[in-house]
Amino acid sequence: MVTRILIAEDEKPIAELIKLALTKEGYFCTAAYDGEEAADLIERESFDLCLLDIMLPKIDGYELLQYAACLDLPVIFITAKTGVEDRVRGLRAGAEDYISKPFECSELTARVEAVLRRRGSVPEVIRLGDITVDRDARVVKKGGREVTLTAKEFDLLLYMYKNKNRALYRHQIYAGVWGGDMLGDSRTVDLHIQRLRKKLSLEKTLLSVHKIGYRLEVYT
Amino acid sequence: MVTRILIAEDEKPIAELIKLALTKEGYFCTAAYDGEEAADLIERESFDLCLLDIMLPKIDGYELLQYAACLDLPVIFITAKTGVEDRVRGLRAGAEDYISKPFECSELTARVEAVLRRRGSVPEVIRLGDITVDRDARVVKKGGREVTLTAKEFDLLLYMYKNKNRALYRHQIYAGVWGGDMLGDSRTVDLHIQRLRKKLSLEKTLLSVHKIGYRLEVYT
DNA sequence: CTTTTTTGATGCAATTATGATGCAAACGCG
DNA sequence: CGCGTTTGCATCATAATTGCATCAAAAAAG
Repeated sequence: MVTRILIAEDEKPIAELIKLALTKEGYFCTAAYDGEEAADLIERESFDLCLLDIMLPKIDGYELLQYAACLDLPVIFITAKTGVEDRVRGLRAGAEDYISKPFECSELTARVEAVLRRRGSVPEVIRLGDITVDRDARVVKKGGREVTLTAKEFDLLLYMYKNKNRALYRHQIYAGVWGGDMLGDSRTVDLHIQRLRKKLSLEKTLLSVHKIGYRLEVYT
Repeated sequence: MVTRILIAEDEKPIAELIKLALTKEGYFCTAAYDGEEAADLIERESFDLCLLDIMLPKIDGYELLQYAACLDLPVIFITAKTGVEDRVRGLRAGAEDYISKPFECSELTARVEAVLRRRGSVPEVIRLGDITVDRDARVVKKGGREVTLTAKEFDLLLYMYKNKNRALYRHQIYAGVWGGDMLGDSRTVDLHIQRLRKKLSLEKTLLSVHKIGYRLEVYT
């Protein structure tokens, strides 16, 4: 599966810039230059996320947002407006997030990832240095050669990836991977982390955060 | 530091459900099963957000809301009532948002995040001169190079930042970071402050206030 | 100016957290 | 059922943290 993103932005250079940045991250992007075009695309294709400029010709962002909401399509607003009012209005209306121009590409991708993470959708094939993780096939390769992970190890890796660059508490990891509450001071999470580290040589990437838990560090 | 959420809900199963969902998202939750308990907790602990059932035993949601408002604690109302009247009354009274039972966990977490974001109590990265603090990753950098802080040091820094430009009493800091009361004239806070100062060269920023405690001075 | 109180600095020891490893129970599969 | 695999527990080894004790320096009080 691929993650498809619709970019509705009337200023072509900005749209191009966004498209470039997100394509680089492995997303499939389509640009629409006015509201009508955007609505049309939303209807015809199935996107995973939508970046909407609030002020669009023909149909404005708020209207499109309502439309997107019906399809359970998450929306991030892009706008020049920085006022708190607009921000609140956007979020109240149901936008998942909000980013104002001008913005850093890193901020944009971070927000996109955050929204997709919240939504539970991550790219199908994940790359992590010389490691490749195919979610569907549940196959992990390191340097081209397959490494067999157990079910729990795989789930754990995926969970850590979904929450990369975040220090996660043990109980959080446990809840996310095993489900339910972790009782007492079980070392289960630690153990599985260790096994993952060993199998994939992640000593420098899957870091322990003392007294907290672990963090998968991915440089972007 | 952690984001703490108080859940005031008399129906235990619902409270548990909410707690589970939010814990999974990385929040630290405390549940109160009646209004009195909730008021007590609000007073003693410092929460970042409060989920209040409108109909609670002993003290009702509206009253608690007023109390929370004094402490600048944002509130999301939870209720079975779906009438427009209640909704309006809740928002009038100053609730940040409103969610009616039954609800999807995803909706709940989305609203929680939206409120925290709106509040600005969740800037992902804090800047302090040449120091960067990434809350999520629990990583602190000074001049681009990472400085490893211990859990307590990190929490302390965040607490001081949250209360920047305010002289804080030792017992206050202790309560905020360690939780619970500081007994006697422990030098624990002093020690940790010193270590923070040293690690981040905060001699001119993290000032001691004689006979009181400490203050983080941030020029903006 | 001296005394007292408060804060800063430092070494150290107790506690606690994490890593490593062996092993046994539970599980899955033919 | 029987086998290999997976999973999590118990244990020991190592590392990090935290708070205390002590002494030095600074600030306030008398």
